[in-house]
Amino acid sequence: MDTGDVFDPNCPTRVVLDRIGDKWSVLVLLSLDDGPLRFTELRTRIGGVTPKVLTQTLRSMELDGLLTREVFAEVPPRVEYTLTDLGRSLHAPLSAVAAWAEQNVNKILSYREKSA
Amino acid sequence: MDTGDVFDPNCPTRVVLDRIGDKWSVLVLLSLDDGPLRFTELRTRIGGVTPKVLTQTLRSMELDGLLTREVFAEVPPRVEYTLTDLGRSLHAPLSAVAAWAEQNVNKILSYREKSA
DNA sequence: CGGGATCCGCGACGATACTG
DNA sequence: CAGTATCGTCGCGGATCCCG
Repeated sequence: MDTGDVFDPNCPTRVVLDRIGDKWSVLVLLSLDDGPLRFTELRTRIGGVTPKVLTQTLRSMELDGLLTREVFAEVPPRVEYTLTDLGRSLHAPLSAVAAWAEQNVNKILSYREKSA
Repeated sequence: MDTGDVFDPNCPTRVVLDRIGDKWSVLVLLSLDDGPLRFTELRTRIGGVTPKVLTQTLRSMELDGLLTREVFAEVPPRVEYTLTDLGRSLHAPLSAVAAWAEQNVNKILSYREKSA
């Protein structure tokens, strides 16, 4: 057995939850599933993210092997971000969560208001 | 259609991602899927969480209608936490992510070490 | 047993300005 | 276009102690 156990605090499985906990990683991954995107395209598609934070997110995802960064030596410069196989394999579980979110957010909000 | 859009920064769908981003919510939800648990049982099952943070997590999940808190007027006191239907419905997508995490964490870690 | 109260560090995140 | 640099804050989460 070479899998992790999310309930073991010493198990690095937690790092995955940390990634998902990352505010923007999920949105980046969902965005890139349709195909490679450039930096600004990502910025536009994902509302409310600053360049610095988007860069940080992309860099760490690159280090984790979830996506690749390809620079084209052109003028003006062009950089494309592409999901790896690993990144793509994460899309299915994440989109399930996203779908749940879109369907159930109203319930959650109504619960919150009830207790207000 | 009355669903949200995760890519809209003004859409409250983001609150769901924030919940999932919460370090402990996911683990609490996965733990409770087997049935109700008491406070200390949760603490034990989820390693590394302090009482304060666990309380905070449980309270906010209660406000969101994901679980219920039931106090038994006994000595010693007993408090049970139970998932609501809404909470249970979130289990399926989350366990998919957890399964992915357990299977792929090694790949991620090896990627990280390569770039070290 | 199941918390509440308090203090606090630290890192994520943001705003703004600038550059190859 | 695709970032980097700098600065600031903000609140999550941890540590510790205490209580009904």
